[in-house]
Amino acid sequence: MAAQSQYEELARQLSAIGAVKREMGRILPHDCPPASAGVLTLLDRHGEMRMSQLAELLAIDMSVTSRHVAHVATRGWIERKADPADKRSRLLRLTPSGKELLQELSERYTQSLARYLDDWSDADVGRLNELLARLRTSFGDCRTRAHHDADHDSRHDSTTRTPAR
Amino acid sequence: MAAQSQYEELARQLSAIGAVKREMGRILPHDCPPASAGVLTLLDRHGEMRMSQLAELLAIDMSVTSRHVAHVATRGWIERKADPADKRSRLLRLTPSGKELLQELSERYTQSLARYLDDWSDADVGRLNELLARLRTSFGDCRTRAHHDADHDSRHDSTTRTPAR
DNA sequence: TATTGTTATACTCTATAACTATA
DNA sequence: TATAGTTATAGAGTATAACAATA
Repeated sequence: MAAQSQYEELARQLSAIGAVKREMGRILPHDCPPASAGVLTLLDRHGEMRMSQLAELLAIDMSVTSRHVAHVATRGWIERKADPADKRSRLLRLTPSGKELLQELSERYTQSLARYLDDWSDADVGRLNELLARLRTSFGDCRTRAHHDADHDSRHDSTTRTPAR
Repeated sequence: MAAQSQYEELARQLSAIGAVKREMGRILPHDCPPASAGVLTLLDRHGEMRMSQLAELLAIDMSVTSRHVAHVATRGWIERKADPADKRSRLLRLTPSGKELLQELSERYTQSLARYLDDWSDADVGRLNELLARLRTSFGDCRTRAHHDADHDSRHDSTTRTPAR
């Protein structure tokens, strides 16, 4: 357990870190917004997967995921093929063109960060990465829990009232 | 200098940390979006200030700052009075009502974080806070620099061409 | 002429709800 | 009846540009 002032400070830091995210986003190509880069990175790290798995990894709603995926698919960076085991499902996979783009993005990120963080040691960056990963883990299942809470209302369907049409 | 893989990982962590920010935002009252909380927190920490100073601290454009400030002013959480030294300027200050709200926000943040981070030591949270603060500092003057770059065009004004209207 | 702040417009990201198609 | 994914709509956040008032 940490002191209250530490928690307040963390809330402030989290609220302010958006500026860094925005600055990093500015180095991306014009037709590749940050959300697209996130989709490509996850598909590269975890390999072929379904929409629902990707939404889980992105920690955003599947409706939003669907639009991001459509964006990168339109540009030929990923492939969507039907899942033979479940025709409702679509399997997502990076294309060679998508891998090329990722290579380009990696170079841009690295160049930009190397400039901003030139006085950071490898260990410092590593510690920050570890703590951020741990922070995400600590918040990890909050989305899942929220969904279960919202499901309470499904009991309404068991009544005999006329559907709203 | 850190290794390239560390930079790629940091880019990934920053892109994913938004989920934590969103989760924290959900605990706020309905008429107090995260941006409003940010405004109030900074006015509490730094005291009375002008719009332009607040925009600098928020690291967002003054046009955006103006809208956030209007939101909290409408609700009586801050006061805007004319600057006697410069009538273009407006001085911003927390009201007692705003301080009350901040107290409420602090309790909500603390309660929520204490639950999510119950296995974090005080030292862990402190280290994360330090590294995030340092990260923001390392990116610190990027906005300022960008503005100066954009100012190149002001040289046009020294020519004798007819104004665009 | 330059600066402070406001407003109008557009774009990105997200959530909720309604919908289609499969299971 | 439930689940996978899509689309429509709404809301929050930000940036750029045009504008008003003052310096």
